[in-house]
Amino acid sequence: MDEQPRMMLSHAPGMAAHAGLPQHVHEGGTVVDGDARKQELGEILQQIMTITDQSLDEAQARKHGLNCHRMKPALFNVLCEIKEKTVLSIRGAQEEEPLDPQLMRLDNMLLAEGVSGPEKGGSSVAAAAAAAAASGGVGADNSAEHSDYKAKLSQIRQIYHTELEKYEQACNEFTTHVMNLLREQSRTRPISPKEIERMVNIIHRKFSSIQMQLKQSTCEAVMILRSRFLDARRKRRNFNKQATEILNEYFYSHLSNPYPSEEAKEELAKKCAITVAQVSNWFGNKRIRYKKNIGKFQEEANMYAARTAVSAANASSHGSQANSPSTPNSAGSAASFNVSNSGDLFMSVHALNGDSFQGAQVGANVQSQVMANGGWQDAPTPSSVTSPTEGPGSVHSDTSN
DNA sequence: GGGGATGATTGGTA
DNA sequence: TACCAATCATCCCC
Repeated sequence: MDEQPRMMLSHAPGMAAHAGLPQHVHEGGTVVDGDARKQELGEILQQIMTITDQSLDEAQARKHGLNCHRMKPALFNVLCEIKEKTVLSIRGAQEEEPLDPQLMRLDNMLLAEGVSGPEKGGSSVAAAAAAAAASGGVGADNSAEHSDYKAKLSQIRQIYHTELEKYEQACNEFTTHVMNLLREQSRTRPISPKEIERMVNIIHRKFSSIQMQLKQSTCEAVMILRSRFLDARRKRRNFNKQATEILNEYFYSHLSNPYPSEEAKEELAKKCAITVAQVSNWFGNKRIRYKKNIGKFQEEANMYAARTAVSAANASSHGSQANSPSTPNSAGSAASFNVSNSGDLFMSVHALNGDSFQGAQVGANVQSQVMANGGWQDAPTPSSVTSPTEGPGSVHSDTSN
């Protein structure tokens, strides 16, 4: 232990070249003087080494003694030099770090959600509106939901900024405190400005990791909020009556082949103010549920068949001007699908031409038609179904009288 | 609140 | 990739 300070001194690079200490050694002239000085330096280093073992008062007194020592500036400069050459050169290379991609993602997301950056009308709110509209929801209570969403988002934004401000303040305070401490310590131990700067960077990194946690939890909160407000499944809305009528009308007027083409789906979607995917869902559900329980849908089928028939009759009685395709719509319905060449119309015409219109009779036809089609088993792919004339329904078309 | 209705989702199939 | 079948989650009427 006693040897350590001496070893440090003797091995210290640049010691001999230093302006302060070597002069003392050389000026001394004799070996005895040199030994005495070495011993003196050893004692000083020894005191420095053991200063932490002493009580605060003792240490303060010793510190004062060391500060006033005539060898102190020379020793201090040498230690600075050694430290500069060894420690900082090793660590210097590790300081530059690339931007954290995770942090960048979080920042982008917070910006996109309108949590960070300038406050805006809310693209998310617009997205919520679009999603709600797409899910077939009527606009009546959408505005209430949006304002609720907006309020909650603004709450998250407020909390985020408050916490961020707190973190920044704490970071600045802590940095200032550490810098002051290091500046004060730099009077008694070698601390270069570069080292202080490095320490500040370390503190900033630590605080930015806390900030990242804040950003992460804010993102999570926004995600939860979004899913709660925008999850179509949670916020399922029944289609409005008119939309259901339009869809049913198409379904029953194309009962032999209820597979609307992409164009028909788009048209239906437009008319019903829903998405094409919702139209597909609806037809998928309808086909399955109809097939599973035809009896249950009999009445409905009859009703729509009758409507179609009435529309067809009206169209023909108004003079089949230029043999224009009829539009078998229900009165008041917005649907205007061209089914004049649809084989499904057979049942309507059949019903009309019969002496007495019997719903059950039409229903029976509907059922037999589906059954004849093997429950749509042989239905062509939807994309190829543009005209159901070739469908099984057309087989019955000449049986109308 | 219960239960049927209904829109959406998911996994499998051709 | 569209469709089917089963299932889920919600709506809505009683």
